[in-house]
Amino acid sequence: MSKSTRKSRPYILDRVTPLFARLGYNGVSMRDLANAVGVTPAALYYYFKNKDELYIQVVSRVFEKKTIDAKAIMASDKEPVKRLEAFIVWFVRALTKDKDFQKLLQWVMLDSDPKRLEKLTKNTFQELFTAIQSLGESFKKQYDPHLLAVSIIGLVLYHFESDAVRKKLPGNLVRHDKAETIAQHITSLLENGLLTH
Amino acid sequence: MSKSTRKSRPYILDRVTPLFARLGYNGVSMRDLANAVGVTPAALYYYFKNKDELYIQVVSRVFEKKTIDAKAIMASDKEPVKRLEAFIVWFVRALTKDKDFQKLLQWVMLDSDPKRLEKLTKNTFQELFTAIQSLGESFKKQYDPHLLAVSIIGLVLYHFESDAVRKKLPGNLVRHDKAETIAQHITSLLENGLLTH
DNA sequence: TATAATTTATTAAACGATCGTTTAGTAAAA
DNA sequence: TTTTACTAAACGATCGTTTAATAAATTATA
Repeated sequence: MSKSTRKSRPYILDRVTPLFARLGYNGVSMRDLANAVGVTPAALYYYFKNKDELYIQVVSRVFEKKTIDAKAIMASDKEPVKRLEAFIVWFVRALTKDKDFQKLLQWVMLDSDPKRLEKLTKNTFQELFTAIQSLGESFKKQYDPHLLAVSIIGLVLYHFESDAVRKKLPGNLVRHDKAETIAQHITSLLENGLLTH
Repeated sequence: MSKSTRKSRPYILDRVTPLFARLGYNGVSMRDLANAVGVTPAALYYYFKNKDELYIQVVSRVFEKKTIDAKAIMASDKEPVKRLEAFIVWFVRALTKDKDFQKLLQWVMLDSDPKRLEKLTKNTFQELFTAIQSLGESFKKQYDPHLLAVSIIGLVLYHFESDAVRKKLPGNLVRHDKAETIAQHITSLLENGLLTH
């Protein structure tokens, strides 16, 4: 094992991300993470203060990268319906392509450490959520913007959160994993509802 | 500590459930669980083969209790719209009243152990999901029943999954935690959509 | 330009704490 | 007297983290 192949901070984060995404904070050890990087546990402490900081940087990094595009979509001057549709397509695609992103989103919402949750929320959700909320205000007044924002996010996200469970359930088909199919379903349901004809 | 206060299996499950719900399988130790019961770790092994079995019984038990009512609603002979509305009200109320139920639902979907996931899915989701799916078929043909079932569940569930995060975000109000408010919002959105007027 | 000094990146080894689980024993109940 | 329901103690493994040493890269000096 030569020492010549120096590891950079982003390199480490790249290697470590899938493990945190699949198994969560408590599901992986510093030794597991070090193994994935090809390095000794002590080396991780040269770059990061502790496991907590490493985890927070992993999540923040993934989310920052992802939400750049989303924020651009939300800031465009198209009409609200088009912006909503573009957002849904982006969100579904992002979740389809990057399973780490999707899983980390899930883990964050279950985080039981208040301090860590505080940091993660501010670093990640804040901006995007606010944008979705104000988009929601463009539609009918009858819908509370906060509840509407949560509904829209949940409607998209749950198709991916339920992934592992859903595959063991009856009625599951290949097309249910295709980004276009999911996006089209959600858009149609959200715009028209169940009872219009 | 007298040995005279015998602990029954359900008593243990009751005491242990909130810990698993809050912290997840990897977040609690057998010692933590034993402490919550008021017993020695070894005593847990008298009742349960290992940590895995204890966890599976906790989850199965909570889900079985909860879904009895739901299955009754789904099996009634009311018209589909009324059945849907009744289901949403039930689901929102169940999640509001029983945080353990809600959290365990979340943990199950992140479970990375294939065998455990297999058991949990069959024990818990199977029946209810099928019922929702066939309810979905009563509505417009344009919606794929599988996707629709996932959408309905996600629409409800995410209002609770996002709870901890949402509370740190702008626009959050007290009424957003009230079961009636949430149920009414979801029902209206699901039935009418965003664009009808 | 060659070499010495310093800084950077890493390892091997160990720290005490805690993990899931087992064993051997025993008080209480049947 | 046998069975049931536990406890106290220990098992080896693994946990997050620290320490001391050192190879490699960089910078300073000659």
